[in-house]
Amino acid sequence: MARRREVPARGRPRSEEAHAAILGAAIALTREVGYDALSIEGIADRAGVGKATIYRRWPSKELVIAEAVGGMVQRIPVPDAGSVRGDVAQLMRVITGMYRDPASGPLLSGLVAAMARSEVVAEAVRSGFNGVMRDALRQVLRRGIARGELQRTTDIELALDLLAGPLFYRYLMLGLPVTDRYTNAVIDAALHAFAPVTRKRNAFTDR
Amino acid sequence: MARRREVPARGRPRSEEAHAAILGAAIALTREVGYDALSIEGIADRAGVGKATIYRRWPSKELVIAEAVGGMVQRIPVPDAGSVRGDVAQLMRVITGMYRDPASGPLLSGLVAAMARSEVVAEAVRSGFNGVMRDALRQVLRRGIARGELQRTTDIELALDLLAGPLFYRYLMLGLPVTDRYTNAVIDAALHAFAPVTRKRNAFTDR
Amino acid sequence: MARRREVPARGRPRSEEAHAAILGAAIALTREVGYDALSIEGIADRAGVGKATIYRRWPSKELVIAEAVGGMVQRIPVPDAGSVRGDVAQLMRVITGMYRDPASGPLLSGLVAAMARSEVVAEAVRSGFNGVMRDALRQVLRRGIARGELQRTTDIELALDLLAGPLFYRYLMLGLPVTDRYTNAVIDAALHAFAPVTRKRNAFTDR
Amino acid sequence: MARRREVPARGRPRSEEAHAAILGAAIALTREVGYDALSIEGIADRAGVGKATIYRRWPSKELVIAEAVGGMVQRIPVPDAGSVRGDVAQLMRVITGMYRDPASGPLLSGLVAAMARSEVVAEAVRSGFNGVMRDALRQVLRRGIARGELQRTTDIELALDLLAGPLFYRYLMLGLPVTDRYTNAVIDAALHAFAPVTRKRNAFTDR
DNA sequence: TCCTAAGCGAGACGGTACGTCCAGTCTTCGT
DNA sequence: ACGAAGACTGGACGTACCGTCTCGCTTAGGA
Repeated sequence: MARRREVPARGRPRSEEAHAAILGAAIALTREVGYDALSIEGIADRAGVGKATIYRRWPSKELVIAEAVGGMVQRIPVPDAGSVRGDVAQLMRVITGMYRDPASGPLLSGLVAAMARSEVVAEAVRSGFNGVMRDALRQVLRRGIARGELQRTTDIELALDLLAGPLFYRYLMLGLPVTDRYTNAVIDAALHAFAPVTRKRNAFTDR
Repeated sequence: MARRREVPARGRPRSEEAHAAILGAAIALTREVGYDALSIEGIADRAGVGKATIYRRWPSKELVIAEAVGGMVQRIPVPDAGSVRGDVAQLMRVITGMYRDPASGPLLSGLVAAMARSEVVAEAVRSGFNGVMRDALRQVLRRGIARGELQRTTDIELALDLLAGPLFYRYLMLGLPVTDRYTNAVIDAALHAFAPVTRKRNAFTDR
Repeated sequence: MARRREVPARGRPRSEEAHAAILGAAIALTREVGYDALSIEGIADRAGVGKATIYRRWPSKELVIAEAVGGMVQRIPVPDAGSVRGDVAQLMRVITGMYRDPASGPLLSGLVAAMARSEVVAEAVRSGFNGVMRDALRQVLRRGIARGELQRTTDIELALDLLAGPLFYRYLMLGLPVTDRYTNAVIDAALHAFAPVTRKRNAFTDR
Repeated sequence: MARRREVPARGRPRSEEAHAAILGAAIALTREVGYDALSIEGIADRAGVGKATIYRRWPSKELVIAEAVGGMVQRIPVPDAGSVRGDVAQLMRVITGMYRDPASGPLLSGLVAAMARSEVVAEAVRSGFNGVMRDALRQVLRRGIARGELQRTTDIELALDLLAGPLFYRYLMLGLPVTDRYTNAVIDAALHAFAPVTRKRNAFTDR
């Protein structure tokens, strides 16, 4: 709070307007021409801003987008309706929505490429939407374990990967739509994998 | 069916040497400078080839890489050692190796971005390594169902996604290494999800 | 004359058709796109001929054009109507016509550039249209001297330059049309310069 | 009239250094490799300048050269030593020098070709060296007429062509050196053509 | 009637330069 | 001191031709 104005603040302060205009232009252009045809030059022109003004704030195009997209992540209220299945499904619907939204889905492939290039971008994305969702799902799974709906030995991180991985893979590699029906099938399979042993103890010994 | 030579083939034929040199240079440069610093100009120089010779064969940098990487895909002998678990594990070790190989793993993020841009690239990649592995795994799973090791109602495509998705997601999104231990955990969870349940006690006699 | 057929001439003879097609295409393309946008590739395409067929015959684009244009030079009958003025005027009208003809005038600037680059081209052009006209004018001037219409000391080569130079300069440097009226004025001035001294002996002593 | 700074001039101003370096490199390279082997790429490299910096200033290679050469044109002091012959000779020596100078003569053929292609280049060249010389000669001739050294009816433009044309033609078409001796012969002939004739015996009193 | 040699259209080859675009930096003036 | 404007060097883009080099195919004369 005391950060600003500790120093008497000389010169013209940074324009909030410019900041917002840049993020807006970045989002708009990404939608229009795609992540790869996006250029700092283009964003600057569209935002009515000098290129240097962008470079002053972000070291790379990827971080501009990372912030622009990050601004879209709302706080996710962690559901607690009594059953893992229901709570997980509620959170997964948010993820499904992200894949379906033309404003966020198509950004994903570019972000993945940017993450591979830059650890800074990678961290931004990992702790952004991805981290928020994982945190929420983690809590829900933990409650499930506590309630006995999942095995006590459940590897939670693995479970998160089994929930999130197939959607991510289907979208980016297979190029197929991520529907609610598909997401539900993934949830069923993933939770089944960690369901308490007793219920199907003899699955193998039966052989 | 006589695919080649339907047309009499006029003019000087394309050089096999140049073709190979280009793919080789592409692989080498990708290892050295990374996918993003890769340029057609650089590949041409390294291969000792004119730029036009590259453009004559491939419409985009991505397709050059797609073919170069695709050339690495060997025919996968579909294992048949009597158990789903063993056969799946054998195939998954190949995938794990791909993520670990510095010649192929780091290409992935770029290819994903390229796929999003170009349907041609997308198809090339999908039917390349990815398709080959899915085909092999599909056969193995089918045999597992036939043997009663998996439920008769198993959604094979979903199972494939549960096997492949977590690795893909872990590598690209989480930026974590894909170890054999992790892969085995994924295999166990995924197969467990589709293992015959106790309620259907007599998995074989029920048939 | 014995030049050809000293060696028995083996293999397929060169095609007269191709030869003519090339020259024709060269002329046509020069008219359409201009001398500078002219390319061997373009000529070959237009003539329906392989590039090598052109290179087999001419070492450079300039020589193709030189031959194509040279083929347009007819034998000039040297006029002899009794007066230098009349005979010179008749020949100069041919030159004027060359500047006016859209098939030859616009070639000139390109040929001038080509001459500067290649002595072979230079010789071809100098001994072509230019040489033919100079030869004819030379004879006419010589007869004029013999008849006493021009000074006995007349430097004929200089006189030829005074006749040809202004037109060449006006066309290429000033970019102005070379009209008959202009040509006549040049003829008058040039011949006046070499008219017998007696008629104006006192021009300076009169002062 | 205040040509510059009508508009407040925003952004970084163009570098005078770069400008000069480009023109210098153009001249140097022309001398070294010739007009035809000259390339924008080469000039940029030599000048230590980006290609765009050249394209920002000139639309074509020819105009670069035109300006570089034009920069060599000094103001010509119009001589006034009392006689047309002397004044004309003094100016013509400058022209002769231009043809002889290895830095300007060999450029001529390329400029002529460039003029034919581009009216912009044509105007630049015409109003450059050529225009300056013609203006000076025009004044000298006018004074000669006023003094009675030339006929009152002299067509000055024609006279200029008779002076300049033969040298231009001899250099470009005949490929012969333009010597002082030759130039003097041209001057004599051209002035002789417009010298007052004996028939108008009293050139002055007749006025 | 074959054989040898050269010419043919076609088009790929290694190169060079084109003119454009953008990256990331720098320099000016105005706020 | 910041902002916009825009010039700066640098380098890759994809295209067009250069002049050369295979291809498979005529088209001739001589064996």
